[in-house]
Amino acid sequence: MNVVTMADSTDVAAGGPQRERIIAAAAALTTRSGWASVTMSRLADEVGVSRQTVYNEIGTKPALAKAMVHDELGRFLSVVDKAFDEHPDDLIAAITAAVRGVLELAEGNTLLHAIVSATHGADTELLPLITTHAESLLSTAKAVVADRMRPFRLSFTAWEFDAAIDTVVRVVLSHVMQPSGSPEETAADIAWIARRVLFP
Amino acid sequence: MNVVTMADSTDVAAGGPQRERIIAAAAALTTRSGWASVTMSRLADEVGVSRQTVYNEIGTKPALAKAMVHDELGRFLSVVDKAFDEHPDDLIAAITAAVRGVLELAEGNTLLHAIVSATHGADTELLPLITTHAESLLSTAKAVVADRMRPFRLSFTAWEFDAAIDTVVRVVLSHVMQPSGSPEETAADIAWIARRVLFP
DNA sequence: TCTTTACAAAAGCTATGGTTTTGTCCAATC
DNA sequence: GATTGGACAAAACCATAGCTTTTGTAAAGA
Repeated sequence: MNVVTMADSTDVAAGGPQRERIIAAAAALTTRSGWASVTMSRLADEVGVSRQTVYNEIGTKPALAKAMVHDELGRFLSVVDKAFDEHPDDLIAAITAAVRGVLELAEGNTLLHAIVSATHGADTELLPLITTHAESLLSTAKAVVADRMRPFRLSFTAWEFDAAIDTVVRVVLSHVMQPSGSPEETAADIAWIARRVLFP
Repeated sequence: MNVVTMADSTDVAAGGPQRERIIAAAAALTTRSGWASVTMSRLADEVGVSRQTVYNEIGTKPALAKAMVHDELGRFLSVVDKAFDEHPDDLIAAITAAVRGVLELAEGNTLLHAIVSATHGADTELLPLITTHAESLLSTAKAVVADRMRPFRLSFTAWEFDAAIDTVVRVVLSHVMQPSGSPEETAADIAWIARRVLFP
């Protein structure tokens, strides 16, 4: 069991196996026709389940929004996990791969693009969840990165460790929403910073 | 002449002396009753000027939004300038002071809060300008920081220099929108990172 | 230079009524 | 035990129409 599903299992609304399918359908609907057009009925139809089940599994519509974002975040954190799995004894290589993977995923992520490029009305309701009210997103991501970096037994104080992780997570998130170069370039930039910070 | 007004003077829509007062009034109106309630007439009345002058000085309403954000950014960059002026031969001290000043200004900035906490309709039109479509904001800020760091004659390649500045600007912006600690704490965290990166 | 006035097109508001959606409850069912 | 379908009130949304405001541009005047 990887760290992402572990994070899921600690959620209050862990829910049954339907939950994932519902969230996936919500994401598909959102990318196809916008968040405003996602209704609980349409969602239930899409999944082939009753509307009540959607409410049982997910809850309210704001909760659906959170669940969608959290689920998508899980996909990004899986990439991070994989990168760390593939470089178990080279932290900088792991970070480089993780950042590149995350930014590549962001490039092709249709849900992310639907959220970021929404400009009108209710479609923009998702944007704050990944920008101005992203504390849960940040803390989840930071927890995952911290868990993967801890085994490297860096000689840092707790707050130095936290500061480094907070920074890398925020910078990557910033590039996810607003890339300035190719994933490779940005990953190299961030990896250079990381090397300087972690191995001075 | 400081670097902020220099940046203004290079703008296409530099405009006359009225411009500043109009933008200030727009910011006041926005914080008082929301961006949706800002009309060109109300704005003209507030400043005691004709509506046409507003159009001459500013242009369209999206341009007004950009001008407001850019103007507010200028206030933040003034703080950065001041911090660097006050620590002409201690880069880390300058960075610490700059970050702390920027985050303190953010804490008390009513316009920023109005933008960030807007959730309904037209009031949210300003949010993308500082989150998902902030490329001009980012490049302006990066230019200022680069100009102030250059005199320290760090021995970096051009892209190392750019990467460091890109990172610090993005991280600070992230904390402006979504603080996780006090300005002092965050400034200390970022300054620690900066020291590691700049003086390994 | 700034203001006034004028103008068309677009967007917004008011009010109405009808429809959809939300969120919850519960009995029935597989 | 989970899922369903029906029922329900409250809220949100939609369409229509007419009216008002706002936008953005233009030209003439102080």
